[in-house]
Amino acid sequence: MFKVLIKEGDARLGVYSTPHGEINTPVFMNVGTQAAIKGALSSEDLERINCSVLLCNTYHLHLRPGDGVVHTMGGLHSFADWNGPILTDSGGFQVFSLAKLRNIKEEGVTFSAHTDGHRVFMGPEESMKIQWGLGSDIAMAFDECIENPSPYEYVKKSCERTVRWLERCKIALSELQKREDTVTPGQMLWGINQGGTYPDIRVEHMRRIAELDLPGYAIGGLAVGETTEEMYHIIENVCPEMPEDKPRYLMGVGTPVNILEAISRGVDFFDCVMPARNARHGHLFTSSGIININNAKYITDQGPIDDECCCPVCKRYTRSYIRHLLRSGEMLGMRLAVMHNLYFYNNLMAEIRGHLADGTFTEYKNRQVGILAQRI
RNA sequence: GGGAGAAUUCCCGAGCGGCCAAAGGGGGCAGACUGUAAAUCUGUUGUCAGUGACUUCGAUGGUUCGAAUCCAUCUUCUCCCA
Repeated sequence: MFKVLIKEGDARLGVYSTPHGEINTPVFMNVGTQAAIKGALSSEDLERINCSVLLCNTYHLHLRPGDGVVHTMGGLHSFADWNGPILTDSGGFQVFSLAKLRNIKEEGVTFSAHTDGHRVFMGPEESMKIQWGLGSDIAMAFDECIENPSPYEYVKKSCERTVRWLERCKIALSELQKREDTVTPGQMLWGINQGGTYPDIRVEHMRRIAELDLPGYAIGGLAVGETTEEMYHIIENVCPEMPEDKPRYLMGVGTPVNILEAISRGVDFFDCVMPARNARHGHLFTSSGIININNAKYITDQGPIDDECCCPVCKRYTRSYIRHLLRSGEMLGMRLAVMHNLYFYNNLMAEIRGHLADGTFTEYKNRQVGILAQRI
């Protein structure tokens, strides 16, 4: 159930109900691929950094520990002791990122597992079975994330297949939900729009999958090789075709500025590995721009990462200390850096919601895009 | 006291007559990262000048067209025997 509360231009303030609570949108989902956020963050930490939705991955959890194990343990919420909403990605992106190890057919995809090289077959039914076993609140459709740029004809064919896969996903999940050992009753399936950088394919594909009347829709296949302008252009073309009363999720995006721009074009949900991965590499987001804490200029910097940040890290530790930890390979360095960056993202979303509520989002966005991308 | 060996660019460590400003690693300096095969990857690391030039391989002297590489002496260090 999704409710748009306020609109400012195309930007939306909303609330989405899931079996594990409501999600205030726009929202950033924190990526914990293997049912854990890299950087040694615990469930308690997630609460401290105001994480509202956790994202886990079908493919990775299927390989380890196995979705059967997670199902036996009562599903992801119980397994990882996280009682908020969880979205599972379908494994479609892994089809793309493990490109060298794959073979795509109508039935599904054969992978060579990155862990030990054994053959894995995954199609719509397999992906649904796994996500059902994991018991996420939102299951993503099994799709093919196409590299940009890709030839027009290939994209077109792939999108036609993605529609057929989506129909199969819908049937498979509704069958699974009838089982008595269902861990998360009310688990929802979201469809994913594809179409590369071709607006006509994108629009046509979006119209086709909208007919399936799913509880949510995502735009996939962006930030995978095209320019930022192309990405915005596609979002502008697709959003008007997405059901007004359903949540819209831009998969895998992005920088704070990307997120602001996408929200102003009508997107509600986001996820991205960037805040966590970049944090591990010393690239930190602040209210006045981006810093690389590894730089020599922070050796004896006594200030917090961000003067205006209220996160548990900024309240307590200096740039000097965090830089030292990171350079020394101390796990604590990564942990603190990741906590800060994710808090920054979650807090950015809260601020955005606040401005949407006040009707000052556009003004806020125009001011922030100039600041957040700069390096300081 | 006698004998053996070693000294290389920030560190460790290759090189043993020209293709050596000198492998490789570490460290340093910087960059990348967008549904996480990512605690990863890339560039750079003698000086000056955009080709090239100049100063380097413990010190000094020598052999040679040419030396980090060969010889002599010295200095320091390590090891073995007393």
